[in-house]
Amino acid sequence: MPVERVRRRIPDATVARLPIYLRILVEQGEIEVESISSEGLAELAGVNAAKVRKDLSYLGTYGTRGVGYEVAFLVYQIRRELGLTHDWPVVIVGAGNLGQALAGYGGFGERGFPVAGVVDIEPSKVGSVIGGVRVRHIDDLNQIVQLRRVSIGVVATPPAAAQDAADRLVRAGVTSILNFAPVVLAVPRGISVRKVDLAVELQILSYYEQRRAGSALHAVASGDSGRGASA
Amino acid sequence: MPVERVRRRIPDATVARLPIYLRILVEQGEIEVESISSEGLAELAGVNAAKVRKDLSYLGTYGTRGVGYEVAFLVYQIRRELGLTHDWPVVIVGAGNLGQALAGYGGFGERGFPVAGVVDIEPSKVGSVIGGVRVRHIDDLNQIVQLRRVSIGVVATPPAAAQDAADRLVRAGVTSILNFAPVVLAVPRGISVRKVDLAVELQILSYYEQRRAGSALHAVASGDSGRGASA
DNA sequence: CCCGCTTTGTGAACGTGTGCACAACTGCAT
DNA sequence: ATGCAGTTGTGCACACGTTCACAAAGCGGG
Repeated sequence: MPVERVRRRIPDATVARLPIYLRILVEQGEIEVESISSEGLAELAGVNAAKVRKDLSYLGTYGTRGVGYEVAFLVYQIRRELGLTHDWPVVIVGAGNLGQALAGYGGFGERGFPVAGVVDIEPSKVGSVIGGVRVRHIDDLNQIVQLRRVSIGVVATPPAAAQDAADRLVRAGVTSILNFAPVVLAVPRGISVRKVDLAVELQILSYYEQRRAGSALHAVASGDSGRGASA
Repeated sequence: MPVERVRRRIPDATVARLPIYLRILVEQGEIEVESISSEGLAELAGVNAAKVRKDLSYLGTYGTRGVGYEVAFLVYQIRRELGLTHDWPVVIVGAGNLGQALAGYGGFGERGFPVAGVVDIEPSKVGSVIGGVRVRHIDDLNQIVQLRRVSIGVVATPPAAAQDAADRLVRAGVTSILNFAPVVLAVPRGISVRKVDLAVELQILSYYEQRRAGSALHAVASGDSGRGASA
């Protein structure tokens, strides 16, 4: 008896959209919506309905023709697929401006990513409490990671310290890193890294902004690689 | 006499990488590197050398065969293409945790995106000074945008207030928005929106993390849609 | 029980992005 | 001059992602 078929690989592009669908479905659930069509979900997510259906079809055949998708059930399935059936404690490296904001931002814990610890290399920062968590020295990283079973680390250090932070995280046993420093991290194979770079985002906006200004003659470049939506 | 040929459209994927190349090239320039090969740049950017060459070829034919690219010249060309020849003042809506961190983070101004203002709807927040900028009331948004010629707005409000913030920004004349709220913004055609959603990033990491744990038998899923690098 | 309406799931066409492989070209040494 | 080593720029093939379009399937009314 096949306990649980090995799940077929879900395309990266779909994986990146599932969290969006999930958030919307949870919101819909909260306002008592019990069922939703691909068209309705697409509208709320700012994407094409066919894309929604194809994305959801990678999870399995969970819709009902002529009716749509049952919100609660779909929430459950997406959660399961994304591995959100349990919490993923995260450890934040760097207690500067950004690190503090991240630790203080309650949204993390609520969404299943409680802050297991914040560490900094600077002794002067150690001991202060932010977001209900005491800042500890980076030498305690291993202990935090192993004791709290942390597998996700957040790099919120200045650029120059980012690679070192990543190295320490990997050595401590972390296997996924969310990097806020404007640096390309080198990590061993098998470690996932995602990067959030504010300056890069602004520069991309700058490109389309400048292009719009440049092309003058009406031809409005709707080109926008991000999640643009229109009203 | 063609003053300046209308630039051919640069693929979105390339636009998203140019800022990375730019940062690396600037860094190389600072340590006196005068020339770099596509291979060298690719190494530092964590991408394929052919991709670097193709990306750069969209800007024009700026390399020298057998030699490589002149760093200073390439920096200039990428800056020009991205519209970074002048500053782009930004206005931040929302003086909460994140808004404060963003305003206080010096990296913005340094990289050509000075904070022209921070606004909040909450009177109690108005008046405080963060990152050298005094928080003003959101009713002053139009004034700030028009006076300082702001075309980029940053939404750093709670989710429930994000759409209203975006509406106000658009009404004030902003044409590009960087959205940190976990909400799909509806904006008129022609307005660029880019989204940064921390929870989404973590959930994507969660997927690959969970998948790794699930597939047990060696088969290490190197699948990682972000900018993963290996050492 | 059957019919018509609705909506899913997916095959197929199309578009975008990636990477290889190599001709074209440069600069240097002889 | 000529040859050689190095590196770019790009044609081509392939992979990935998006969208259309429609058959298959469920639902409700008469």
